[in-house]
Amino acid sequence: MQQQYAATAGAWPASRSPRIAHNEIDRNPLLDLVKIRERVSRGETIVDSTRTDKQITVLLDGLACMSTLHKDGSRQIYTFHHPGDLLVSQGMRYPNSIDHIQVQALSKSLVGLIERNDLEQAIQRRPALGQVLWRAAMVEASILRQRLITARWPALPRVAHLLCEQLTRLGVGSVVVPLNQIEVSDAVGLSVVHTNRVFKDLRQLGVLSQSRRIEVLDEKRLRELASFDGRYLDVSDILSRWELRIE
Amino acid sequence: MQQQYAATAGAWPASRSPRIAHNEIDRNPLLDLVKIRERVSRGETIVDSTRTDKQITVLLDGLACMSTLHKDGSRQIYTFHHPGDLLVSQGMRYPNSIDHIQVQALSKSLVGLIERNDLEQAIQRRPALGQVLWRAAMVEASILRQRLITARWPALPRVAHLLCEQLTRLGVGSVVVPLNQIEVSDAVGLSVVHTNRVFKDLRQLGVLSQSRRIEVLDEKRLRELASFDGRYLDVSDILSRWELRIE
DNA sequence: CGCCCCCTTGAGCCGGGTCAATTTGGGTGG
DNA sequence: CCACCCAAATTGACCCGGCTCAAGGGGGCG
Repeated sequence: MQQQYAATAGAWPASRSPRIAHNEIDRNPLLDLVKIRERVSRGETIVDSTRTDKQITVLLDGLACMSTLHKDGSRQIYTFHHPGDLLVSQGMRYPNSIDHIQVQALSKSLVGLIERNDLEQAIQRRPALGQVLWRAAMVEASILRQRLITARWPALPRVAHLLCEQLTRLGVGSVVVPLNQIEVSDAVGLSVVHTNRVFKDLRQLGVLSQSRRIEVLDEKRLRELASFDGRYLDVSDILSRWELRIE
Repeated sequence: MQQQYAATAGAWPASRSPRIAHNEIDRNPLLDLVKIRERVSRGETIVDSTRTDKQITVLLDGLACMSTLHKDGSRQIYTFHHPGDLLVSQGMRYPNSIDHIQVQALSKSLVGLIERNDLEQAIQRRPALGQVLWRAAMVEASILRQRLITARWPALPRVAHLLCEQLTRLGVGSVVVPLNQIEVSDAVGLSVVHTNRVFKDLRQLGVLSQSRRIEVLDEKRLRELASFDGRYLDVSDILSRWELRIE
């Protein structure tokens, strides 16, 4: 687990804590509410419809994804979750739905559980917390909108864009995207075969290393290929505009 | 405008007001904050980056869509907005972004403006309001996730699904979807030409009328073609689970 | 040291895109 | 009431990116 921490540390630029990096300041009041911590291993389901109505989950360490498993065996990955992210979504509240939405660990992870009542009381005490949750949901929507845009792009820029997004979330200095080609395929909506051909091209362009891992050699070029503008991930200006203060 | 009201009345099942149908009960505290009302005509931009940081907009009547105009002239429609919807999104907060996100009226509409300060104060007074906004953003994310799923489907079920979604939002008894084929194309991500061929097929299947408008004759069949399960639009159970009360 | 994922590559097909006309119906001014 | 206009709807021809099917490789972990 130590290496795991190292791998996911600094998951957000300007982070302060090695584990909970993403917007730690805003989320701190949430972290205070974490009573239970659980370790989960790769592949395990962290959140699904059986759990959500009693507790809210926060990813403390590791990497996870929200996904749907379709009856035909295919998997749709909506978003990847990094430390600090709330793993809650109204979309997973429908146990009878054919498409089963869940959050799944992609590496060894550590999650924190928050009691629903505690959260409600916290919001009563600190109304700004409600705004923080609102904002977090808006960021999620923002990411989804961006994915809708890239969904229409050709395969190469589409994959490149996802890699840029993940590099940004992993934080400055990160070079290896800890995903495999299957996960990338399920996120961008390409077949594994075609995704593989895209990786081949990216390697020939000198953007990725020849290694089996996804290792970015030329981030600048990657951003150009993806027309990447990371501002949709950035919430700091919202923070300042709304002058949110917790306490 | 009177006919306009009639056309969009009852925009949500179990509505109580002819104009503000969608979740009127939850949003009432928001509506109290509306100081200014404005009429906008079809095609006009309601919200873009020049406006959002001072005011929050609510759609009181009519039909609107959130969209991005790409430099190549194409338009991506993310969601359609019905009366009662908040027309705010962090995604439109980036004036320098190449892709310009905006909310655009698709018919004559009436919007209400809420001062940012008034909203902040209201949240201070009634913390549950923050949760309502959170929930609204989660519903938006839910709609976007669903659109990501259908984005991988073949053209016919994809279009059918959008029509089902809009029928649901328009409310029981609605039969005409007040969109044209261009708007549908931009929402589902198909070319106008191919969208037109899908409509041709839907007519031959007896699902749509021969009329130029989008008039649904066989909603049951349409739902089957789309594998439609409207629960992702339904927030009522969230309401009850969280026992939200405004005042 | 062997097994199971995962990665890789080739061949052939097809849904949907693009380009280019043409039609249609509603709105408008004379 | 009619001729005209224009956005939207329609249709045909052709092309291609990405999918499917199928068959190897390779390396990390038990």
